[in-house]
Amino acid sequence: MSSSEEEQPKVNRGPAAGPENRRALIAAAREVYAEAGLNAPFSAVAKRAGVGQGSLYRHFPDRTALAVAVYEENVAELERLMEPDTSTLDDLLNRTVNQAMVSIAFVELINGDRHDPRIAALGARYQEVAARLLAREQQAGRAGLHLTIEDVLLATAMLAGEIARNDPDQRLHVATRVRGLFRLAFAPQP
Amino acid sequence: MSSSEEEQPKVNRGPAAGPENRRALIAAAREVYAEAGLNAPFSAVAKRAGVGQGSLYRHFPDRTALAVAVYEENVAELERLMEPDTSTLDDLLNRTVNQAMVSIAFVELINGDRHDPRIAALGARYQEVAARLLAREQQAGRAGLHLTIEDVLLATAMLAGEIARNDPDQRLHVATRVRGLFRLAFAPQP
Amino acid sequence: MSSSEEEQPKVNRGPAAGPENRRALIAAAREVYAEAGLNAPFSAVAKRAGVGQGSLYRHFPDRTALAVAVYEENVAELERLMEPDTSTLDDLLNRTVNQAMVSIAFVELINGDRHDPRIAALGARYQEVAARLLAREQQAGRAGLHLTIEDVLLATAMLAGEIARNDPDQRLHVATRVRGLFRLAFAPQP
Amino acid sequence: MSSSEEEQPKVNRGPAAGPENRRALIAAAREVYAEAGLNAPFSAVAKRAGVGQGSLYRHFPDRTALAVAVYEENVAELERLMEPDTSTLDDLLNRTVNQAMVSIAFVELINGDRHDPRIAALGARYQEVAARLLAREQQAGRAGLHLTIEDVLLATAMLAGEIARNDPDQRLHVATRVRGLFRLAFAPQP
DNA sequence: AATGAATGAGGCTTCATTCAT
DNA sequence: CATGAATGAAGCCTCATTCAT
Repeated sequence: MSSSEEEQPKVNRGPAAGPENRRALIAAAREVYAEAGLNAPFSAVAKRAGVGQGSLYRHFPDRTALAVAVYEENVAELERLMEPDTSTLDDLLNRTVNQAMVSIAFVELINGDRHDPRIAALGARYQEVAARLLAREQQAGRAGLHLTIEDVLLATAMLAGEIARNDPDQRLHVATRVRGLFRLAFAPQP
Repeated sequence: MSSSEEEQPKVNRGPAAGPENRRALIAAAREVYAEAGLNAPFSAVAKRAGVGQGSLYRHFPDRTALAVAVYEENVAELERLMEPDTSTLDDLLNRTVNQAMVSIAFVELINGDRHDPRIAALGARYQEVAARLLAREQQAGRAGLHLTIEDVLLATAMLAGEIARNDPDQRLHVATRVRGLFRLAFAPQP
Repeated sequence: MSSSEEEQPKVNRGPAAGPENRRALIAAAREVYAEAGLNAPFSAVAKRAGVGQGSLYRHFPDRTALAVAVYEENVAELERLMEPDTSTLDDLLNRTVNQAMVSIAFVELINGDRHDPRIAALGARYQEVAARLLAREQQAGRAGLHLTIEDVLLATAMLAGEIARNDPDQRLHVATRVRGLFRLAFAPQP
Repeated sequence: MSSSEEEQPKVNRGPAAGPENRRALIAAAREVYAEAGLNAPFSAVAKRAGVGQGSLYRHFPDRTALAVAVYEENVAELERLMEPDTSTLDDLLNRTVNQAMVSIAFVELINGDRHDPRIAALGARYQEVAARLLAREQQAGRAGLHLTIEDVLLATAMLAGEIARNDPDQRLHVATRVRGLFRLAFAPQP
C-alpha cells in the first residue's frame, strides 16, 4: 500500500508544475462549470484540479479570467469548424447547439458582462466567424438579404440561451423547434 | 440629511403594518430584482422595504414565494391586456418587450425552476393567454398553420431573455430586430 | 363546508378564553416537550395550543414558568400515588420510570436550574414524598438503615436521567437493570 | 489593559498556525463546553480560541467532530490509567468522577447521539476498558458475578451524569454518596 | 385580556481572498 | 512558484420578545 491509496500529501513540485497546473485548472473548471454553472465556488475548481488555492489565483486572478480561458477553446474550435468553404449558417446553429448542450456556462459567460474587454475579445472572434458565414450564404442565395450579422448573433445567442434554460432531456426537442423558427426567418424572402 | 436619511430606530407599528409591509416588500423586491436579479440577497429586500428580516420570512417563507408574488402581478396585467378581441400575437410580443425591459428578473423566474408548482401555475396562465391569441391569429390567417403554441412560448421566452441580457440603451434596438425575425417566422408560409 | 375545514381566522374570544387557554397551553406544552424536549421553540407551544404568542407570555412569563406548570401535575400525581400506607420505595422507582418514559423533559426540568425557587418548590414536594416512603420502609425493615433521603433522591434522579438518555426501545431494558442495581444498594445490610 | 485585552486585528500567521490553532480550538472547546455545555454556540469556541470561524470549520466540519476530538483525550487518559494490573473498578469510578467534574460535557457527548459512528468508536474504547476491569475484579472475588458489563457502564454514566448536574461545590459530596450506593450494588452477593 | 404581526439579535455556514512557508 | 491554512465578511434562517389593535 505504498502509492495508490495514499493520501498524497501533495508535495510542492516547484515551478515545473506551472503549465501543467494551468491545464489542469482549465479542465477542472470546464467540469465544474458544466455541473454547477459559472457561479460555482471558485475554490471548487482548485480542489477538483488538485491544485492549491493560491495557484489558482496566480494563474487566473479572477473569475472571468478563468472562464475566458476555458471558453477560449470553444471559440477556437468554432473557428476551426467553420473554416471550410462548405460550412453554412446551419452548421453554426448546429455547433452552437452542441456547445450549449455540453456547457451551459458558455452562454452565461458570453451573456455576462459584455463590457469586460476579455469577453469582448472572445465575442469579436465569434462575430467574425458568423460574419463570414453569413456573407457566403447570402452570396449563394441561401440566406435572405434582409439579414444582418446582428440578426445571426442574436439568433445564436437566443438559441443557446433557450437550450441552457431547459432540462437536459428537453434540449434536443427545444433545439429542433427553435432552429425551425430561425430557418424560416433566415430564408430568402420572396 | 435632516430627516429622510435618518436611521429610524424602527418602532413596532403593530399588526396594522401587516398589509402595508407586504406591499412594501413586493415593491422593494421588484426594485431589487430589477437591479440585481433574482439572486439578490434575500435580506436586501427586507432592508429596502424598511422591514425586519423576520417579517419578510413571515410573509414569504422562501425566495420563490416572494418572486411569485411579485410576478403574479405581471401575469395578471398580461391577462387583462390580451383580453380584447382585437389583441394579436404582435401585441403579446410587444407587451413581453415592455415587461422584460422593466423587470429582467421576470424572465429568470419563469425560466428558473419550472418544476416548482407555484411557478408552473404562473406559467400555465401565461400559456393560456398565448394559446388563445395563437388560435385567433391562425383563424384570421395572420399566423402560419405550422406554428404551435410551443413555438410562441419559445419565441417570447427568447425575446425576453435576449432583452434582459442587453444594456438598457440597447434594448429597444434589440427588441426591434428580434421581433423582425419572429415576424418572418410566424408569417403564413406560401 | 362551513365549519370543519375552515381556516379559523381565530376570533378574539375575549377574557372568557383565559382559563381555557391556560389549560390548552399546558397540554400543548406537555406534547411539545415530549417530542422536542424542554428547548423546543417557545412559540411552538402557542401554535400547538392554537393560542396567540401574547397569551402564552401573559400566562407564563418565561420558559420555566410554563415547565413548572406542566410538571406540577406530575408531582401532584406522585403525591397521590404514594399516599397509601402500602406504597414502597420500589413503587417510587416504578413511578419514576413511568414518568420519565412518558416525558423526558421532566428530568431536564428538575435537573435544570435547581436554584430557581419555583423549581426548588417542586423539588421539595418530591423530596417530601420520598422521605415518607423511606422512613416507612426502614421501619418495616425493608430498606437498609445506611440509606439517607439523599440517597433515594440521587437514585431516582439517576434512574430518570439514564432512561431519558436512551432510545425509547431501550428504556424498559435499561430501567430493569438500573433498578436491579438500586435494589441491591437499598437492601438492608447484614 | 495594556496588552492582553487588546483587540488584536489578527494578522494571517500562515499555515504554521495550523497545528497550534487546532490545539487552541480543542482547549477552547473544553473550556466552553465546561461552562455552557455541548450546545454552546459553535462560534464561541472560535472566538475563545482567537481563531477565525472559517478555521474552526476547516479543522472540525461539525459540532460532533470537535467534541470527539476534545474527549478523545479523555478516553485516552482513561485507557492509560486503567492499564496497570492493579487498577480496579473503584479506580474507574474514581477517574470518572474526576473527569466528569472537570468536564461535564463528556457525559453529554457519550450519551448524545450514540448512533454517530465517531461517538460509537469512543464509546467502544470506553467499554473495552470497563470490561477488562470487571473481568479482573470478578476473578479476584471483589465484584459480584451478577454484574454485567452493562451494569458497569450504566453506573459510570449515571455517576458522571449526576455529578454534572450538581453545582461544583456539591460534587465531591454527591460523588461520595453515589459511589457508596454502587459499591453496595457491585459487591459479591452472599 | 387575546391576538398575531413586527422586530432584530444571534447563531450557522460558506466562500473569496490573502499570505506565511 | 506552489501550497494550503487563515481570515472574516456576508447571507441565511430561526426564534424570543414586544406591542398596536
